[in-house]
Amino acid sequence: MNDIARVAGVSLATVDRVLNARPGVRSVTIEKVNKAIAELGYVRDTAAANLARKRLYRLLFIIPETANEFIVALEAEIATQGAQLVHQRTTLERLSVPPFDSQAIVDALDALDPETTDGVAVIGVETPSVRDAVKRTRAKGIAVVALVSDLPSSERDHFVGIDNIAAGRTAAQLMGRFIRRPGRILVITGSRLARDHLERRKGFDALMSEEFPQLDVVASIEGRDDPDLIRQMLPEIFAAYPDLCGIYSSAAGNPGLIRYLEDTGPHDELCVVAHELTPASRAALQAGTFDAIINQDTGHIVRSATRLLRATVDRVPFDQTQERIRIDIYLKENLPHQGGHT
Amino acid sequence: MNDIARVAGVSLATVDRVLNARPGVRSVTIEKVNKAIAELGYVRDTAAANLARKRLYRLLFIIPETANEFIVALEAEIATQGAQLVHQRTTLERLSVPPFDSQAIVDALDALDPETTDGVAVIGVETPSVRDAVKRTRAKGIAVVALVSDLPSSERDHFVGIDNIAAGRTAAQLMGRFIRRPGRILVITGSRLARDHLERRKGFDALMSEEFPQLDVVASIEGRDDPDLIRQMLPEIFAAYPDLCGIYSSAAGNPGLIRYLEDTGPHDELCVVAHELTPASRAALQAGTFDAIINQDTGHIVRSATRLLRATVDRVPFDQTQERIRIDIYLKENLPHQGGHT
DNA sequence: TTGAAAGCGATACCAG
DNA sequence: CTGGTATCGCTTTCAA
Repeated sequence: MNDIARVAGVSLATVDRVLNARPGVRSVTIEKVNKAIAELGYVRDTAAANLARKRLYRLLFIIPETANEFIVALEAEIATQGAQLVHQRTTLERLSVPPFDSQAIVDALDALDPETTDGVAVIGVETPSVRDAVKRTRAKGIAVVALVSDLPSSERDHFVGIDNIAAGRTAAQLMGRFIRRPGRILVITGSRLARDHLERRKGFDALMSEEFPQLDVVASIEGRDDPDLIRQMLPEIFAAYPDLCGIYSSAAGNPGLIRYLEDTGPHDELCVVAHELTPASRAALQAGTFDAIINQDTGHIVRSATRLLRATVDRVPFDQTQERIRIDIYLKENLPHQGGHT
Repeated sequence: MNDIARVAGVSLATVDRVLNARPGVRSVTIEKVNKAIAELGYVRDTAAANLARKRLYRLLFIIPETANEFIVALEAEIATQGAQLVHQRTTLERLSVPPFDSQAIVDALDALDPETTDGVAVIGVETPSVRDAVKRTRAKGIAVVALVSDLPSSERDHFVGIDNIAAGRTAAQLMGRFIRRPGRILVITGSRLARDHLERRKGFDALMSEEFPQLDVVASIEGRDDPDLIRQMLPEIFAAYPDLCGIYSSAAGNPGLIRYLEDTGPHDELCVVAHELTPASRAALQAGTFDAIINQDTGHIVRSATRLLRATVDRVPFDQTQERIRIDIYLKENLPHQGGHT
């Protein structure tokens, strides 16, 4: 910047003004400075800028208050990454709201003050009121990303999560190829309100009927992500469909399914594909109770949300390929080792 | 730091000495400073430190000079990430050496000057001479990570890549479950010198014989990562084993395999699992020529190598879970969309 | 509309 | 052994 000032024959302050597009500079001056910048191949030092500006990124994660393992893992990530991120001038806060309650989300969003929070990541249900609250939040100057379940109609800045239709199709393809006889398949979903659950179901059904007509998807059960509820519902289902050859657990509540299967098993002829790698589902995969797990990496989700929120606040570009959350497929062979730090 | 100096009743310079464990401070003074640090809950600002120090991270990637798609993708990542990383005071250089040539790697390593390079990532063959060169490089004060193929005996600082035994097992499990009849399986490997190729083969064979005794792995062919060579060898193999029901392409050179299969296909009864997601293998997966792809993400590899090299240079801890390269499984349903920037 | 100068949090060199 | 001070690259008053 010093060089630019010298070459352009102006002061540092003026260089700063044109660099940051601040008002009050004659266009001739702007030209001079820009020419110097081009000549010198200048690259701005963000770290120094942030230092001088004492910039902080105060980010908030709004998360449904449930005990399900995926949410617990996500919260753990927020906590551990938050601890690391102090070195990068960013703080991660977490706010729990009642699950599947759009009014709670709306209230949380509306209570946000742009003076104290720069960006928010929200796991939301897609209702008109949530949509409008997201719009209001962005209008206040707070960056918003949708987490896990998209809110496209709300014009959120970004979506951080997987393509759930593709995830459903992936589960179906895997199950279709693993199962070696005709038969019936059960789908366990979570809530009708959650867009991610609906999309998985949709993708699963579509691929099954396209490619595996010999497999018949029977009516799904709505487990509300509740292990106990799921555990209770299953005996009836198995009684009604004794020839069940596959189960697609598309939402949370896996421990209930696992308990049932292990209580009544082994079920050698049953192919089970579930979502989300957690301690319980990992153990089930290793034990052979589950055949495959479809996962979205919680560490990646939190890091990605953080990077996108900061990029949005700073109005700088980001690396799309890095931010794309993968649809991970885990068999017991490619399970990552469980791991710690340093 | 100012606060610490004040509270401890010493100067900034002394605080700096204690913080950086520099010599020449009385232990009583050190104690005073440490007490102040503890009291104040001080967290060091790396950005400011780097600014003052004008620290640059000059990193070098030593890559075999081949046209195979995986290496090409890796080089592209190095180039694009290198361009981004100027903002983080780090430069990425690339040096190509003849493939499978340990002397070339040794020479490249020995030519390194700690004055001009801080860290190096190397894709190497594991020979005694390479091992010793890596040790010398580290002794010179240059951080070393092994890329893609591990060099454990060299005491490299880190390995960035997948567990190749597990990758081979994963391929075997997938293939074993996809194939619905007894038959023979062909494995295409790369070079006997490359540890990663050997390990994949080993894992694949082990799981096949453990879990799928009805599938018979016939002698593998060594394709040397060369598409044309592979294309030439295949007719003979198919003539010798007309009942082939699976092919595991465990190294590079997929385009040769794809050409053969598409020239002679369709092969509906043939299950093909290959390594590395590249434009060619992606197309083959989408066309149904390949059934699954095992991948290690090149973007992740380069980012991880960069982070680990910097962490090593700075002697700071890193996040193990973030640096673990996953064994990705791709079916055509969970293929990531091809993507660009911003 | 422009410039001068004081920091941001840390390092490094030179004295004492 | 310890302190003073210039400096890194950029932002931000305050004046002119």
